[in-house]
Amino acid sequence: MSGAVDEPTRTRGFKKKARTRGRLLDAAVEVIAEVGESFSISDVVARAEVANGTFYNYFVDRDALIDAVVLEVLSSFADDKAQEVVEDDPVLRFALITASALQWAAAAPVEIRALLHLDAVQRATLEEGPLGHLRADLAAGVATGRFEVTDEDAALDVVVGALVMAMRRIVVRGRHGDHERGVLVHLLRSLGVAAAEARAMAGDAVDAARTVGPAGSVDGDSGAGGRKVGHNR
Amino acid sequence: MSGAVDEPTRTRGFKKKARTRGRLLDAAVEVIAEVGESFSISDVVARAEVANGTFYNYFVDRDALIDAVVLEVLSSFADDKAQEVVEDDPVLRFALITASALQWAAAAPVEIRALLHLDAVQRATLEEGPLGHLRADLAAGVATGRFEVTDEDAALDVVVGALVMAMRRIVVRGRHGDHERGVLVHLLRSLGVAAAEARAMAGDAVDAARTVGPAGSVDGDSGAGGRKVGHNR
DNA sequence: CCCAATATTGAGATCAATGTCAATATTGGG
DNA sequence: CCCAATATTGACATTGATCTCAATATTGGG
Repeated sequence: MSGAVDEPTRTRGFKKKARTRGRLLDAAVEVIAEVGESFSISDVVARAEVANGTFYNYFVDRDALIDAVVLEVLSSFADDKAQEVVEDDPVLRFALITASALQWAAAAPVEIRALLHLDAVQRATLEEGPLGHLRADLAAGVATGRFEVTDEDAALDVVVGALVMAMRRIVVRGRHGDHERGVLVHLLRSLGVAAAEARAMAGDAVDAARTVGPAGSVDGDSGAGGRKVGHNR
Repeated sequence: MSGAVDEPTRTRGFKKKARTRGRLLDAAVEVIAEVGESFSISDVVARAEVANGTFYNYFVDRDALIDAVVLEVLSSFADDKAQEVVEDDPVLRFALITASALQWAAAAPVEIRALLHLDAVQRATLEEGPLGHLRADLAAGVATGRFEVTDEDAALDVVVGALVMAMRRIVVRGRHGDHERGVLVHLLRSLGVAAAEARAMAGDAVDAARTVGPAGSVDGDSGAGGRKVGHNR
């Protein structure tokens, strides 16, 4: 009733609170990336250097933490990347987003490793989540006749599956030169783009995605609301 | 010293022993398919209707069980399918094996669901295991000029990733009519096969794989040594 | 600086799962 | 049918993880 605007603060120790939550999330991402879904809360609090009980100030239980990790990592991509691709041609959009996703894997391997370990991702959020735009771009490309697709689900399986597998490879072996370009070429061709055009477009998209910068370094942050994955105001 | 031939028997209760091991493996597959990697041994022995201690007559620990499950399920495919595809044209071989893999998912959804939950699969056995033949066929297809591939790893990522994702879809939503054919068309085109040829070959391969029979029913067993996934002498 | 609001701490209660083992039941060769 | 070899049982010791809570430390507005 009384409070004027909706300030980001409200409680007393909100600053420390945010920091601690961030430390827990970061620690969780690292631990999950290392030991997989069978991680223990003890591991996380140890890595975050907080006491056992502190955990429960932030997450009601283990599952809540997992959900938060998934949300945090996925939105770090969705916010930073997919939104800021402003390109009219849906085919080019498709290529750009795909290339961005692959470079995201190279830039944030720990986060990706964590995601790949999490069943929750596979279950829910792959098609609808950050790569959800892909479905729209795919449909748009089909509408303009640039893509040749009969079964949209099948095409999406190929695209998303290939992306996930490629990201896995990028993350476990380090990234191999122009692996991204190779994957992209195959994907474009699977959608009916001619060989020469696919090669050219893949090269362009990978270069363009690289200049946009895959949230590479620690504190880029420009203007908007592009939250880093880490946290940390 | 004395024993003549190497009979399959050796110990007294070998028959019951095999049965019990089979029950445990089957139960494990089902439980893992349902609850994922965080399953408990208690769940498994309960489902298998054996006592707690019996488990440790067959597997030294939880990890040994997981390894056994992966081995059992993967070899049930490798033995039954990939081996018996006797086709000279590598491109057709590729199409046949791919189609078989997709129909395997429709025929053995519980086993596949279990595999998809298991990190061990992702880690080790996808490229080298049952789909390992794919790499050879892919290379052969490139050698004959039928496939057009610059980066073999990239091509494999697309193929294997698409297969995994398609199998997941087949298993979670039921199988959708000719989803297999759609995926296969896209895969062939991603490898440089022309649209018309890809469509024709995909249709043929799916039909052929269907007649070979995806180990569909419970006790088909013809001749060879095609072991069912289940177990059970 | 003071102190109330808030966050952190870590000891421990509770719970569940793993793995062991001596006792018991079953198997099948003679 | 008998009995030694073998498999099964289930109670239990052990371990380790989750979550609680009363006590303590920290924060920042006035």
